Amino acid sequence: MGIDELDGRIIKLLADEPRIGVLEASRRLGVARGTVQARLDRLRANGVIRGFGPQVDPAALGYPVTAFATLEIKQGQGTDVRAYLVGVPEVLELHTTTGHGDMLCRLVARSNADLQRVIDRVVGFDGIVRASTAIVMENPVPLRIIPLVEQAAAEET
Amino acid sequence: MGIDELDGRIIKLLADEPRIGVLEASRRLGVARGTVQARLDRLRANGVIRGFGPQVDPAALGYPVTAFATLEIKQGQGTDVRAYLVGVPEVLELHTTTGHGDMLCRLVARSNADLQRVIDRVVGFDGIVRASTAIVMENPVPLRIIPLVEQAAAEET
DNA sequence: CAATCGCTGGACACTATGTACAGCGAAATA
DNA sequence: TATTTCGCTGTACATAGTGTCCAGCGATTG
Repeated sequence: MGIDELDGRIIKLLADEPRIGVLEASRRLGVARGTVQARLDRLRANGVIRGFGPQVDPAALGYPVTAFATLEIKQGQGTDVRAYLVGVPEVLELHTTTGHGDMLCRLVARSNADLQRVIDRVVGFDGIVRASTAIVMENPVPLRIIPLVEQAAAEET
Repeated sequence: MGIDELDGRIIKLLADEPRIGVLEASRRLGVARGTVQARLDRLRANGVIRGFGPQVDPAALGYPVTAFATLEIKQGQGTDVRAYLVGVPEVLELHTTTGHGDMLCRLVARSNADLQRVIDRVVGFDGIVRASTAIVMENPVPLRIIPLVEQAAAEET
């Protein structure tokens, strides 16, 4: 378990320049191609690397507004709420958290006005007692993982 | 602006099976290779597809605990707080939200005990007045984009 | 000391990529 | 209606990368 320094460099390199292949990566890192290939296979097998899917920007799709909604759920309605929210495309993410039947979900919308529609659709569901929404104004740190990868790689001495 | 139905199918296919190349994708979709290539170039140029970087699972790196912290910031300290939190690897994401100098950040930690250390490190900074943390217990909907892509593609006449 | 493991460097057949170009049909424009 | 533009098709070719295998070697482990 865990990753070493070379694993970290591989991940960082692929994060910076995803288009380069295994061969080019091995050249940049100064190791044999087989090594990079084996490391990548192992990282994928260990679940460290989930995949290389396209990273899609909701804003470019026409959904520039992001919000986080905290939902309070009626006792015993958790399963229903989950199943309902899975069916709402604007719900990008849903977590259950500590607290009194609370959930936290990430929403996107076409505009602030459209956000009202989305929230109504979310909150309109029966099992949801109350919702409080925080609209995102700025995103100083977009979702990132590299600093954590570097820390994990450094600790692996 | 926006994406059409073929764009949507390309994105979905690449999300499902990122390892296939342009040629194989064109075969699966029943279009010419040049078409897929041109579409992908355009999607990247439009910013719809940000890239194809590796998706790393923090849990597999040894950080299985996720939490969301709402931070209340001292007036005028926003910039300092941002700069500080950028330097904390366990801060995966940071947003400023509507409300009284509020920020929302996503944290990970090695354990619940370790989360205390992370929170202390975050909250220990001077510009932060108060913090309330919600620990994630379940993640019924992991970060996803495909349903939104499909909706955007379908709405495109 | 022997065995194991990961890395190296080379080899092979196969496949994909980048790029170009002519043809064609649909949609926009004159 | 005639013309231009645009995106898709199908093809071609040189270059490069991939998947896979293998022998050798040094370091770590038993």
